[in-house]
Amino acid sequence: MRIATYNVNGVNGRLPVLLRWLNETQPDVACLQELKAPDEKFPEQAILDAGYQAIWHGQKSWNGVAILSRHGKPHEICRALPGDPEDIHSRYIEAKIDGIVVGCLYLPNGNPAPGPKFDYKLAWFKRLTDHAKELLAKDIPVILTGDYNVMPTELDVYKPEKWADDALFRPEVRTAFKELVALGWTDAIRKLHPDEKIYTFWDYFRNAYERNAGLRIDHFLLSTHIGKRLKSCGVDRHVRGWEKTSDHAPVWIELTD
DNA sequence: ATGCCGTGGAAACCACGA
Repeated sequence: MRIATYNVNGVNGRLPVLLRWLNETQPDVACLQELKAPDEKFPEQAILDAGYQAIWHGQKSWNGVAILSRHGKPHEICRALPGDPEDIHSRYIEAKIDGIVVGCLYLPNGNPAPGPKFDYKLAWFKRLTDHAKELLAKDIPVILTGDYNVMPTELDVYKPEKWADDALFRPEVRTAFKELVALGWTDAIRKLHPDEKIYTFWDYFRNAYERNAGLRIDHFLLSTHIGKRLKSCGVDRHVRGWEKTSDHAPVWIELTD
């Protein structure tokens, strides 16, 4: 079973790229972030035609998350991260697929830091950690995947010293990520590739992709049951080189059945 | 050293992204 995550950076603007990638790699489940479209503008028919049933939580212009499945419609559990009814950003959607709880998330960017946006990022992280605790307590198979907007270690940044004060790399968020993982999650990429330089994002500027000036910010966290089933994982790096592509590349894991 | 590019939406610019 192959599960993927992809920050598409505009689901309609990137539709040809998304469909080409789905057709080429045929993931069983695909989690999408940054739809940048309201619910009614989600390209449901094109995705159905590609062989996927989907649930989504959109928003005009910003954010937006979706879960696609080739094996029946994802059974939606919730479409917001618990803990703040005032938070109207569409950044989380969770569903059960094939007995696995899949949480698809788009963690706030947080820049500029410090400031209100950074505070929101830390608050959101806290809610995610609280929710992750509750999921682990249920002792069921869970995958929390998406754009975490965090480089966990220096290995995950092309030039760590340049990013020291950035909201994606500040000590507070690295600590938050470390504490989340320490609850009992497995960072899939780092479990199978502990020492490799692996990136999931390259800026549009300065030929970042060509220079491999990248960041690893899209992650798969696996609960114990799923961690044992992890067969392989990787980044569909070449997708970042396509025309009219997102600044992120898709990340995937392969599980034993 | 830097939103230098790119998206969406509204309005021929702005907010936002990492």
